[in-house]
Amino acid sequence: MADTLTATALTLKDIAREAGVSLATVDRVLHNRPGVRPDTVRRVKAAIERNAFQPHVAAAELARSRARRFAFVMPAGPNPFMQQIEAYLGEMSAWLSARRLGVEVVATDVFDPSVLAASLEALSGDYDGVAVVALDHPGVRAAINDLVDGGTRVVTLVSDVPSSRRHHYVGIDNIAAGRTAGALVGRLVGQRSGKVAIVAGSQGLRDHSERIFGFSQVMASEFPDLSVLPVLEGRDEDGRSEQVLARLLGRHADIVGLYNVGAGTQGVAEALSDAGRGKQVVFVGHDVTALTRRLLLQGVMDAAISQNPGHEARAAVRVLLALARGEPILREQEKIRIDIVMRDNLP
Amino acid sequence: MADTLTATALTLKDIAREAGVSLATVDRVLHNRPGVRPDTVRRVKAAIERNAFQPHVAAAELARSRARRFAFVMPAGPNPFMQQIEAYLGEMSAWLSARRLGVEVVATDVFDPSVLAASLEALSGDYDGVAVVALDHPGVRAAINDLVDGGTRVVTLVSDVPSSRRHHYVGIDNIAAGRTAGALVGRLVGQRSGKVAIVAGSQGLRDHSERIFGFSQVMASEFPDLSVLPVLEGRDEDGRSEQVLARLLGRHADIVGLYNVGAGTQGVAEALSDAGRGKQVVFVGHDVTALTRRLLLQGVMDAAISQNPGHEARAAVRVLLALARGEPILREQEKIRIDIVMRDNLP
DNA sequence: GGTTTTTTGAGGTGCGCAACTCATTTTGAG
DNA sequence: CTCAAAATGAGTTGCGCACCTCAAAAAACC
Repeated sequence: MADTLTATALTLKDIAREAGVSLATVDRVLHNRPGVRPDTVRRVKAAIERNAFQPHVAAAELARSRARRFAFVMPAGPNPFMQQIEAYLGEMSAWLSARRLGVEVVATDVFDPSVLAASLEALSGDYDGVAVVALDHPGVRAAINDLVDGGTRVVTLVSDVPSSRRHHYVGIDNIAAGRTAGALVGRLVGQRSGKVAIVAGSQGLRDHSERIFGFSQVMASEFPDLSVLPVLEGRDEDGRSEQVLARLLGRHADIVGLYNVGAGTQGVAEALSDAGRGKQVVFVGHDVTALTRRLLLQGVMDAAISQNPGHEARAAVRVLLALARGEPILREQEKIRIDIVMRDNLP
Repeated sequence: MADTLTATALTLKDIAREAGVSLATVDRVLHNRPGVRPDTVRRVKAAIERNAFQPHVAAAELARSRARRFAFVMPAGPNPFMQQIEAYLGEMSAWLSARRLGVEVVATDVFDPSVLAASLEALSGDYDGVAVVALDHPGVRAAINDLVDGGTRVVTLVSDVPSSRRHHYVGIDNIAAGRTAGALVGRLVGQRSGKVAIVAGSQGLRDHSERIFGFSQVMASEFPDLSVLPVLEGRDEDGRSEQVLARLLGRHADIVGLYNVGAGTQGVAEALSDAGRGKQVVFVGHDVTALTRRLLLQGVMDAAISQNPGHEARAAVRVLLALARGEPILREQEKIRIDIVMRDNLP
């Protein structure tokens, strides 16, 4: 009837008795302090295992005294998605201070590898953990590895550097996101055949190129009636995006689908509206912002692929905290999902 | 450049000095203990406000000594979705025991109001918090209110009792879920016109009837070319669902869409396949299970509306804990989203 | 005024652990 | 066997708070 999910509450003293050693030795083992014979280490660890002992986090946290400090290295400039992440960090402030956690946001130019690498190096030693929106570049990779070697916990945020030794990546699988966008465009276009346009910031950005890859993959394999036009580059700017798309719409009357890979959504929407084809073209883009929300409600956009910025902010903090405490990470909880947002499930 | 998000770490002693009172009085105010003049209460609270003071949760937790106990009242029987929730609670066991939290699952017949009410009453006093998959019925409402009056924190899980005084509801907006399903069916059907079938467990279940309501709303207002057939009741059982749907498919050759509101998915899928119409009919259902995952990959199902069971399990625990501690709830974090799951964004 | 009642102060104890010191025992090398 | 090095024991302190007691002061009452 009633099924209990937790172990009984032992303490370190119990473990010491079980292992036949003193508290001091258990403490040495628990914190990897030197001066314990391998055999003794084994005995202590066995006692811990045997009893499924979990140190009381509250007691551990209290005894540490020192507050933990985390740094969030984020792009400077008016990127709405990044601003949302910062806003959600701000909403956590009561939660953070009740746990004596200090979170600082460091703005930098994440698109210049050397600047980003320098910003990371500058953090060395001052923080228990660092979350970084990282550019995948050898210099950045080296900076991340240096931090890790110095004992700092590092998670990459939104954009990953898989080749580094970062402890964790908090963000979505961008290939799958592109595939999802492709499936949506294809399915929503329906029986019609025609052309599909892609507007990206730049194909040099890892996340953008991965999304395009996934998108194209699905289009080729599952929607043979739709042909994908060459990728337009709008540099995530409204003006340029509008301009290049307007030109394309003028040249092709049979465009039935549009995938906007990055930002510049305002410009894309205007080009569509100005051409009077807002309702005929299936338009799928990314992220839920004030703008995309409006476009979805108006029916100009048909779906938005979204990664929940609040979730990303909180997951990054929780992962850094778990790493610092030596706690296991709840992978399922920290995994960022690819949300499909349409008018009726707008959050 | 670097923006700090946390306040400095004051202690209760600092607050006492600021307010010109003793530690004992601050403690009395903080815990609503009697014997403090209203004016003094005001002075203490002002000092707390002024300094944005947050008690150190770790210290508070440690000093309490007593472990907190939560009960999860869940339906007995082989409901896969509920089993997933229980499984995710199990995955949290290390997290829970590191915080000295006891979570117990109480299985009961949630479909019989008097049995459910009795199960709830039986918990009175033994738990700090209760999460319950609740039937919306006067007897259940009274039982919930009794628990609340007795000082137990109560959250409703998956299925709400809005008229009760429960502290929180962890689950989705089922009307919006139905609307989302409707929009998906309508959009995925595309240009075709025809009939749309609905299979539900029972229209007596609040969540099912709300989903049907939302679904019908969208169909009527946005897809006039599609006509909705009367709701079939399959009692969430495979056999019966298959039977009633097979009959309907036989009578109507022009069914282009199908919405399965509850469980019984296996039966629904078989009826479709047996009629040889698995690929022609747009099929939208609920929840990501081993079965729906396979059906999505096979292309039999086109989309699943999902509420993340892991998220629900963790959110319920976190909300109960926050309520018990008197911490604020991170509403954004605990809100359960309506996930649209298609083949390419399967979690 | 005196008396009762209410309010406040002062202090102690312990929660479980981290982090340390210093003495003592054990071990291994020569 | 001797002596230094390594390993271990025993103990202390303090983190910030909850929870308690008892005495003293202040306010309210007759």
